[in-house]
Amino acid sequence: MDKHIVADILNEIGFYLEWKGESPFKTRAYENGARAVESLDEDLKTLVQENRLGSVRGIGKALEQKISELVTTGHLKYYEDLKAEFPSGLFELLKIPGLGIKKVRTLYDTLGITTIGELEYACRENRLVDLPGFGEKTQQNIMKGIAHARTGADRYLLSEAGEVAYSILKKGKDCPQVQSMQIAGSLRRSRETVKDIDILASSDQPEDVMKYFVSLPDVADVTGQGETKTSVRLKEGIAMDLRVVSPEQYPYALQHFTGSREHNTRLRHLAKSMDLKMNEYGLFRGEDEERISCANEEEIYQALGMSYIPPELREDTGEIEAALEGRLPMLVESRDLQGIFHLHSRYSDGSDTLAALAEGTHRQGYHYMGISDHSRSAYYARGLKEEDVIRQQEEIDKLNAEWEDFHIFRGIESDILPDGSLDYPDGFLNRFDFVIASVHSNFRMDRSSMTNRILRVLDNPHTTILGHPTGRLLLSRDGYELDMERILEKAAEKEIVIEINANPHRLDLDWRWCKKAKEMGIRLMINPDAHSVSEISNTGFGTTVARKGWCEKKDILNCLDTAGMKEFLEKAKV
DNA sequence: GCCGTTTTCGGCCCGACTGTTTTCAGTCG
Repeated sequence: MDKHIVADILNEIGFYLEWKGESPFKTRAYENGARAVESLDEDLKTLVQENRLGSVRGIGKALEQKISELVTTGHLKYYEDLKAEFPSGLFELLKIPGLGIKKVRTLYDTLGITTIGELEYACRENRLVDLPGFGEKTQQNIMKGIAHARTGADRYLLSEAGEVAYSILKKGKDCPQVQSMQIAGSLRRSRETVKDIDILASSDQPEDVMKYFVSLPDVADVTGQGETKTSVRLKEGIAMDLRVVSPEQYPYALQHFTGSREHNTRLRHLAKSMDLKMNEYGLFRGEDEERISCANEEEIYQALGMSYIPPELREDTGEIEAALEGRLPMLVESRDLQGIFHLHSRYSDGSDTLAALAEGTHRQGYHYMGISDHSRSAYYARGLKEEDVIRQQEEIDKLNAEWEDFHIFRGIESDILPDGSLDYPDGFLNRFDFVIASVHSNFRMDRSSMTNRILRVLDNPHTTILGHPTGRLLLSRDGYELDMERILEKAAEKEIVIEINANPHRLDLDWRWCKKAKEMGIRLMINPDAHSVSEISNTGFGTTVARKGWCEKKDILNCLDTAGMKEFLEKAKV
């Protein structure tokens, strides 16, 4: 049973307990437990098997027992008994924005509503307006919420949201009353998908700034407007919050609105233990709340006795402890990358020529690229037959002779066949400087078959890099079933490089696993999987994944210079 | 129900905004 389902069930239990009038702290414990499970960076099943669940913060004895039962048997009697006391559908109602437990309860007690369908019908019949705590506006907002829930678009790719956010930011900087402005929230932390856009501004005239914003042509609907905060839905469908604070509040607010919630909660606890109070307006000491003056985020973290934590790390996965002990990693940066692999040319399904890709890669400041078109079994992508490979390699050699300060490595993205073998005979595979092995077919194998399939390819001496290791497509397709721990162990043993595929739809390896891989001494590689010159810039998304995964320059293979890369590949071939 | 340099009891982060109220409960992040 996957952790998201477990987390959902814990949340649902919290909901029922609250309904039944249990202590709010008890219900919160279930919600905290759900969040803890959701943000696990280890396999839940493994944790259960090794009896280590209880060491996770937020999971105590009672939750450990319940989660274990759920994971090992697929059922939880406590949950099923509880659920049986309530009509089904009730919990789903919470997904409608504006509806919390109290309002759901009113809907049920007065109108007997238990499903979203019934709720919609009741709104149409205008039956919500007279309920206590409800009114005309509430009913309208619920209808809007139902309509938006129907579109199914509740999350957006980092790349999509980022593009929208930057365009808004650019326009916002034209507003004369704005002093500073920045993207905050999950977007600043480079989460792979985001729910909304948070923008923070400082100004002495907040009202003018907000007026300016709501009048932008990008705004479809204003969903909330107060003194310091305005919420809108943009034409693209995504929600955006704008917060405006005074210039001296700005650093604290930036820290606060960057989150994550879990990170901030821990910081506030820590602050409290130091007799400090922390909120979005400042850091205050003692009874009289004397403000501790901080000019930027660095100074806020310093005041809390720790080193500066970059936004990507603020997920409460150990960064606070590391910052307190001064052992945060020096995160890799885009400029550390010396070259990129995994580019597709017109030889297979790319849209640009080898020469154009080389030009484009060089123009973006890289010193080498590794071409890896699809292998022969990839019919859908015009995979290269042996004679195509030979032709392509002749062209690469010619280009390499022309370039002095740029090198093209000769590679292939070989399908991992269902039995775990590579897509060309051994003798032929020697022609390549490197081989990226990727799964492109038969996704639906069971967990153990898929794991064995990949383990086998990692044992193949021709395999250099494991490409997009889980095959996931964010927001549309889950990765295939896989025992990632075993894959990583094998990769560490065989010194196989693991790709961080930077295509914004993939971002695969996931940052949570990157951290693990790094700890196991595995080298990672940030590759754009570019099918055109314009997609080379996707590499930046991969760098943010590496940063979220605590990676330093030394962890990322393509931080090697050209000579270093040549040496590495030669050694890997032996 | 969880947690602990305030450890096995007694706490549990903090504030904005809406829409309904007539001083605030509910929801959200």
